[in-house]
Amino acid sequence: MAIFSKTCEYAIRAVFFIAQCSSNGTRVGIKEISAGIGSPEFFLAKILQDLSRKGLISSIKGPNGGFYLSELDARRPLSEIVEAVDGEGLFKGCALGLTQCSEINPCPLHEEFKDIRSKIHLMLKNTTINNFNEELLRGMLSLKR
Amino acid sequence: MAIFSKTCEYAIRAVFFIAQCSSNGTRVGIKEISAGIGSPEFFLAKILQDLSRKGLISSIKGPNGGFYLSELDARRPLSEIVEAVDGEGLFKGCALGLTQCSEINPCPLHEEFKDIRSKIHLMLKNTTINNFNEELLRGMLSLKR
DNA sequence: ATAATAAAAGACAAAATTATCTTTTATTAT
DNA sequence: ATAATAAAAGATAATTTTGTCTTTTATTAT
Repeated sequence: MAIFSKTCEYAIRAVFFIAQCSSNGTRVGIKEISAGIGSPEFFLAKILQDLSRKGLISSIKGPNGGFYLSELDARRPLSEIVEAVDGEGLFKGCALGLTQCSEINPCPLHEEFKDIRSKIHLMLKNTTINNFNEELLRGMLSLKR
Repeated sequence: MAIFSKTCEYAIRAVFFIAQCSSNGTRVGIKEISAGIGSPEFFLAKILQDLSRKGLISSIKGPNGGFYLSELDARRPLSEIVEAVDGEGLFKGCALGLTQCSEINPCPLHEEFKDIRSKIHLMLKNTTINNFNEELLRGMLSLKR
């Protein structure tokens, strides 16, 4: 199994792509985004609609419309995207799926995963959506295939 | 999303449970295992059949039969169970699902996930199936609910 | 006002995961 | 040998995830 759901993979790649386009104030359409990250167009549309409804990205309908990120949106930590799409299961909860797992009633892997989870969470909290803009624009990083 | 698939969660909890029972040479039936870890009986049966076919756990049919772990089985690292069930996606591959992601063609999160992945892998490689037997038998760790 | 554009929303479908039940096969005890 | 036991295997179904297509709504340019 992968770390993120397919939905979340597309979401992250898409917000990186939109951030890139937004850095010069341009809006970008769903066709260009899905082509740019190599995702199914209509599926990604659903995902972005959801992120838009949740206020994590912005969009405008009609000619010259499209998706974009406000200054604030672009500076949000990636963890908010992940949490909005995949929930907090990666950061919290029990690795073995036990609802009652806790400090006082731990599963065998409770201690060992505590560190790992917090590392993942911290990393995603410290990474903003616009973090890679320059490198993406320079073509040093890939979002496709 | 959770770290492991439901299938893998059940698999891990089950092998811990079997290890416990096997520590005194006893075999244990699917009914007792599924009751012991709180999993759907027939679904777990499928999972254990698969692990058995792959040679990771042992079983004997008929009266007094059941599942058990050989000395060798019990000392295997948890990573082998995880890999057998969920594949190596948690340890290798691209976090953003890019097939072409690599050192020379990295996705934005390539560097940041390298460390995390290896940490997860290392932890699961250093944790053996019988690692928690004593604590489980003493009731200090939970596998249920 | 009207036509064109692009996201939003709705409906539907394929595929994968999770779950359940039945039949078969191997083993043991009698 | 026979009956009882328990895993293996097979078949089917529910649910979730992933993916596709169509219709509606909002916005812009003419």
